[in-house]
Amino acid sequence: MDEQARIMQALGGVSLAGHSVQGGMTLPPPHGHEATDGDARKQDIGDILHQIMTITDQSLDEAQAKKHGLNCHRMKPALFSVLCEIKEKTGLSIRGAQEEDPPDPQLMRLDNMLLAEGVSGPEKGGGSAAAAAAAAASGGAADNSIEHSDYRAKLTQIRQIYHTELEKYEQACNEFTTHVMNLLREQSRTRPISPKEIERMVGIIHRKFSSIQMQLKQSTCEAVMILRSRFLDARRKRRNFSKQATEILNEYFYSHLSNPYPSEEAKEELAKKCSITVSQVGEVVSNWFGNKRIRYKKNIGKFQEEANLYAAKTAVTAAHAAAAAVQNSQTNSPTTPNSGFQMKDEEFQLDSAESKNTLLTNMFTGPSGSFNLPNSGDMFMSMQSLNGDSYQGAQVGANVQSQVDTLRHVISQTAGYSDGLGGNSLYSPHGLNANGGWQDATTPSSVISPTEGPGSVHSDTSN
DNA sequence: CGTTATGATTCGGA
DNA sequence: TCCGAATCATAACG
Repeated sequence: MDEQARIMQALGGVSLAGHSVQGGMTLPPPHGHEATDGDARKQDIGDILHQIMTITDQSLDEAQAKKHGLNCHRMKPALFSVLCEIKEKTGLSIRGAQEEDPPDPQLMRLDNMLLAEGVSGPEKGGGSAAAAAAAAASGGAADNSIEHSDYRAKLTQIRQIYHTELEKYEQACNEFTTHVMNLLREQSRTRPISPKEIERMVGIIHRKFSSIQMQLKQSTCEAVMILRSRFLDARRKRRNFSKQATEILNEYFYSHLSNPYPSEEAKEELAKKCSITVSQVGEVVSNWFGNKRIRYKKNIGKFQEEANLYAAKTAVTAAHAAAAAVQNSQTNSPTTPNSGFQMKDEEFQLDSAESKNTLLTNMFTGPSGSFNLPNSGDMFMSMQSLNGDSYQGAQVGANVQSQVDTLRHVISQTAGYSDGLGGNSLYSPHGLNANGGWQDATTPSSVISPTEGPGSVHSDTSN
């Protein structure tokens, strides 16, 4: 027993006296009675006591040094890893199963919808630029296109907001995650933090942020739905076509009166000409032709004037084209019924005798063969077999037949020219056969039923 | 405000 | 699936 031990024993002895009036803690009396053992215990306790008693006297530096010592202890990593393991086990058992996140169906729905609406996913058609271009191109000719581009522009706006917000959230999320990870790594030196724990923390952060993102997606979806419903409402509402569009459609209708069923391509062409840019342009054109056909058929008298107008217009166009094509045409048949021919419609009045002659020459005697008419689609004339009396028997194709319709309109309207159908100077409905169907392209035009006409009109406004 | 014109929708048939 | 027919809905008009 060395000197130190003796001192300690002395110290212990003092304390153990129990009745000492000195301050300090009193310890319960030890059970052991053997002298040697009891002495050792007393020594330990005394040591601890000493430390405790003096801890407040230690300087900060000293404490730091001790902490550092502890941190540098060679067993520290092992200890921490064990502690981490324990934490992991207890932590997992506490948190339970709800940790696992299956793909949220709601989120999936939102994602799908955003994708379908073109908000998320690849940029379609150049976004605002395209919308602006569409708006500029339409030039106010068609309300439909304006509405459409308006819709597009608004959708683009929503899309942009959505993307910037999403980006912002993602950035914030990343920043926050790295910050927290750094913090945890820092702390992992002084307290046991397993990589898994960090991972979990990151997961929690991501979940929090994704819930915010979900809110963003939800409100974006709502905005799109509102926009969409408004747009659809607007589309459902009746918007009259522009005058120009109606004119183009009418022109086509009356110049194809014998077969007013535009092909898919023709519909597209017409839609383009009419500046109809909404989706399903074909449907719009089809609607127009459907309505036109039924209404024309129901009340031909009502459309007579219109028919004449467009017929004359088309004929003049055709005649001009024809005149251009056969500038040096000759053959002025004496049988040509051109005396007193006068275009009544001021708009398309032919002001010179020469043009009149040219027109009639081309109409009834014509150059042999056919010529293509520019700007008239599939329209061409092939009327070498025609004359004023016997055109009915001519076996001509649909295009030619339609041209015949057109010309007959002009003739009957403008010159009171009798075409041999009982002296009826008024335009009779062509293209319709006695059964009310449209004349087939391959069948020659038949005599119109006398019961069908302006007198036997049905009203479309029966409702 | 009633009527008309007209684009859209619905429905049955081929 | 397209068409005709009926009907609806609403813009335009007087």
